[in-house]
Amino acid sequence: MNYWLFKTEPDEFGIKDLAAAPGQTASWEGVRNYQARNFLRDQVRCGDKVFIYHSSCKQIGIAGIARVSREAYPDRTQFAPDSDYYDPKARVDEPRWWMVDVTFETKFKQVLSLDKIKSNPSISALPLVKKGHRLSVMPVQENEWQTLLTMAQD
DNA sequence: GCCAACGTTGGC
DNA sequence: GCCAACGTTGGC
Repeated sequence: MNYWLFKTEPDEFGIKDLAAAPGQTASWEGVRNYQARNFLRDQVRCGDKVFIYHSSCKQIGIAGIARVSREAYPDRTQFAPDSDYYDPKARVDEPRWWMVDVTFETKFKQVLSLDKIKSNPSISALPLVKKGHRLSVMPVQENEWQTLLTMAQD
């Protein structure tokens, strides 16, 4: 099993929205970065655990946990002209963008803030805390996961 | 809303 | 294939 961190803007779709979704499950659509896409398509597997990270908002940080409940399938929004994520170059027989389904597991009592995450030297390798990071889907090492989980539960 | 950092695009 | 211009991300 692998661990991941997915970024989202809670004004658009946050941990609360996931918890309130039908079956507490939602498709993780709209990833439009090739490196993130490759992770989603090639390495994210059913049962993997995912930190849900809130960006561009009041409380920046990890808000909770989800698990992957369906592996990569074509992101439907790339074919939808009225979607913000529409990609005119994508072809149905050769999808460019992929998504997975995630299912809610846990919402932390309080968001584990980016400040706290940055202040812990044992997770300095996480792409999230690197300068200019822009990856919206990134792997988390098992020891990093455990450390972050412990911090979130304090 | 600013702006630094980064990814993508497209002319050459 | 280089690289300048442009658009986007995301913390502040």
